[in-house]
Amino acid sequence: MEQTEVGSSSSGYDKSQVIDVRPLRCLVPWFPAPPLGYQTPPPFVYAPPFGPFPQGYSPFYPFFNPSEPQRTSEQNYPQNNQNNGTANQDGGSGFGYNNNVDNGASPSYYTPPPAPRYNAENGDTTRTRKSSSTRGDSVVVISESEEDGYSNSKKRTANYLSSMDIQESGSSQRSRSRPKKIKPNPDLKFMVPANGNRETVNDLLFKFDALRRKLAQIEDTKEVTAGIKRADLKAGTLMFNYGLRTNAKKIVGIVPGVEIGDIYFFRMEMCLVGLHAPVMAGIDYMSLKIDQEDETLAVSIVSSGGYEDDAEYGDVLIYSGQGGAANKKEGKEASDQKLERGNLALERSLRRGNDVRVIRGMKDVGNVSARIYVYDGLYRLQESWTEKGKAGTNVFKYKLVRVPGQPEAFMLWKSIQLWRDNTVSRPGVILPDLTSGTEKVPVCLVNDVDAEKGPAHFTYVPTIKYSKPINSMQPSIGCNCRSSCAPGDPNCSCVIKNNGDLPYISNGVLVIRSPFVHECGPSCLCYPNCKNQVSQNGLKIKLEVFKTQGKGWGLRSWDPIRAGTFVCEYAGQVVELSRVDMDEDDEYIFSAARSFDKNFKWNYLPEILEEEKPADPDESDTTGSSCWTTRLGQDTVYPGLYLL
DNA sequence: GGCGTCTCATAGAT
DNA sequence: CATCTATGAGACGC
Repeated sequence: MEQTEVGSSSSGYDKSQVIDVRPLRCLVPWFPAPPLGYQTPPPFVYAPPFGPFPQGYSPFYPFFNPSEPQRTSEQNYPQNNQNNGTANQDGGSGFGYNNNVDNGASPSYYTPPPAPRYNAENGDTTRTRKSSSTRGDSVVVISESEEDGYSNSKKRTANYLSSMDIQESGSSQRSRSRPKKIKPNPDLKFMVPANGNRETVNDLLFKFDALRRKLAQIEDTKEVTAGIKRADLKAGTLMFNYGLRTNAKKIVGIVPGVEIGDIYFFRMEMCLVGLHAPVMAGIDYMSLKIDQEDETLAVSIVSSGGYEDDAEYGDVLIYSGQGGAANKKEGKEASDQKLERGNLALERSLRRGNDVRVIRGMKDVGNVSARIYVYDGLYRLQESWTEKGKAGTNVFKYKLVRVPGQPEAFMLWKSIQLWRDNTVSRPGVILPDLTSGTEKVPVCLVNDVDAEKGPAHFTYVPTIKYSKPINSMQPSIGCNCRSSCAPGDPNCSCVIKNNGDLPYISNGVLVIRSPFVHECGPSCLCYPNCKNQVSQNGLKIKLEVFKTQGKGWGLRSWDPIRAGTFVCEYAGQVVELSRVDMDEDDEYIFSAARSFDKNFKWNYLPEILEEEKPADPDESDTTGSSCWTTRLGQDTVYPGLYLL
């Protein structure tokens, strides 16, 4: 790389470090909750360009403080009221971690951190919890049979029939010819704490998505075009089979390591971390013994938005029961829903008054056909009824009310939607598009903090500007592909430069970090819609420059940004190090030459796929590009920022 | 405890 | 943008 080394600025903060940039998965604290009564808060991702950062804040942009403080779940809740006197008025046993939580009439809310799921010292595998009620003491026993603190998978050899086995045995049944699965390697063991914590959860989600992208890339390489590719399910299955999961034991209430506001992109992710176990079903429930009786209780629901009442407020949810749907394939017509399974569990939870986790699914507005799921915290059932559905059959309806005192999550996303739709005017907008149309997506300039009208002396440049021409790059020749470049094509020079693969999966997400990403460019003969063109298509996500609270100007985004997403070009005016006036405290000068952090985690679990672990690209190249350098087909090189 | 059957709702393709 | 469909963990029953 010939970019000029600028070095650390005189502010003393070493900006040459690129830290472990992780997917933005949580909207707290990047979306600080609005003060009470403030109707149109600025619900944006908060990412100041440099530290120090306030307690509990950690930006996702690669200019940040390595020692980000770890928030704990407890910090999310006011702990001012432990209200030990009140029992549930419905006579319920007060099941859950809140032995004596009041019935919701009081706005105060307290949830202590969950008790340990096992006792490592004495091997006690059964937890007995006493809870009082108006009817006198009752004992809730949750049977826990984990022998140790780790969840190792039970090997499910039966699931690994070859396609031939299925053909031989499955003629009489409703057989689905499933593709051959990858057999787990019995010698491979991963130790994942059975009771999750923040780090475990984040690590699992990180691994899942890395694996998922790798599997999608492999799937893209296969020549067969038929069939639906579900790399998310495949990645999940693999992780399950290797015991890469946590909180496998169902629990009511808070799931250790999962925080309100956490974002999920796939249902499978919620299974892996124990937030919601069923891959498909919207209601998760558990069976247990209360007072010697078998009881079934709902523990979590996923609200997909399809049935939601339009008039709902953020803390009220009308949820439909499951079952009774028509199924053309199996010739089933719509029928009345039955009070069984999830429906029964919700009914029982209404009686018991236990907390139910709610995950709100919604369309990702900036990304058509994609969905996101936001964990919206704990709700309680308030009432239930049946009504006629569209097909004229009976459908159960459940009204859930959000437990007060929890940080905002779903409502913040709702308010972003209002801003997108322009139904709510925004305060503090200085420029609707500071790029003046240079980018395809407007980049707003806002200040909702004070009266400053914008960062002084700045001109927006969409690309990198060198003070001297650089001619170090070898002239490159474009590929001769006729339509779209195909991975594994030995005749495509662009694919060969990328080690035989396309660096992106079909939705334009980067599969794996690499010092160079070689994209097709103007000298290639392939169509402009070739999948190997992403960063040169410019900004896609919604960004804006905003005034921070006391830390100058920063950048934030409205979008839930998936790992591997191209964010923007790392653009600006290149200044030679010798010409930087060290006495001038210009905090907007950053080093263009960066190194990968040695601890940067990139692990798509090659062992699982029985691959050789790829060589670490930064081992020998400590002065490589900071960000992912994109090389276009025609001698154009520029550094791009990807969220990884 | 083991095995087979059934239930669920997507995520991606068309 | 609507419609189609392959898909897997868990519950449940024997």
